[in-house]
Amino acid sequence: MVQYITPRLDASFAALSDATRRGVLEQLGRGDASITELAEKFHMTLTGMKKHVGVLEQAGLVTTEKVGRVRTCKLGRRRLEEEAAWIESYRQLWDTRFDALDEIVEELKQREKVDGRKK
Amino acid sequence: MVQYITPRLDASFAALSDATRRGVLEQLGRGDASITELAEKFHMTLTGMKKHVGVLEQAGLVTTEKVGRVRTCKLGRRRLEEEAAWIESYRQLWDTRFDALDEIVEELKQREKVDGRKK
DNA sequence: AATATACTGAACCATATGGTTCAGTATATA
DNA sequence: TATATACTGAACCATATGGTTCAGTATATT
Repeated sequence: MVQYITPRLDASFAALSDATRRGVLEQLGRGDASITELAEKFHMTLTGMKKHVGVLEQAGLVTTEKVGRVRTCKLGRRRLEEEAAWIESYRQLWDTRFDALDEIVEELKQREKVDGRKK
Repeated sequence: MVQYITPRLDASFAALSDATRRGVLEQLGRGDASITELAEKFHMTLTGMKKHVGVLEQAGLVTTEKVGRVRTCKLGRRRLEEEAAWIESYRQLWDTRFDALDEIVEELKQREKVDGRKK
């Protein structure tokens, strides 16, 4: 069984729970951007955007580098592997669980049919 | 392009950002459970667990039904499809982005080699 | 040298989160 | 009928979140 690093999943799922931050990730996927550029694109103050970038950086999803007076943001090395894996394993659990339930439902339907005939 | 329902992703990613709640989902994958059972398993007050279950329910990941004095919690109908899809599309973006970068790095390496020879 | 740009940090604000306790209500059990 | 069980809701608490403004600092540009 895969071992998940809990605080990491906490941080990355929390980072992904905000639409602005998901938008920033998508944006950075199309090219690096400065804080100013991101702030404008998402109609927010510089300070506000800096905080969002900070959250993404903490989660390892973004890296930044300051050159001159401009801080450039890029996608980080993390590719959401662990997050994808967690969700995938949950989906398998879900499938198993509901396949099992479906069998029971089928059985109940069968029984109902039989009971119907008896009446 | 797939359309994501933003408040839904917000709610489900937020729900997944807590280790206790992820644990509850895994637990319910192995079988239904009452609030009391979950509270005990996760060393928490009934009230505390009820709140977590409420968050999962809001996100559509869990459903509950009260029979007599016991409220039974089950996995909800949502299978994290949208969440998986968002992450998958992000991973594709990431791959494209970094494959492109790798090419540039390769090119720079080549150029360096040539420059080296020239000296 | 003066001005404009890009960010940074502190402080503030309202609301949310993750937990608790305590005082109920409703339902089983003896 | 009395008691135990299972939950519920309100209130409280500390801390986090998502945003702002305002007052800087550092770097470019003119």
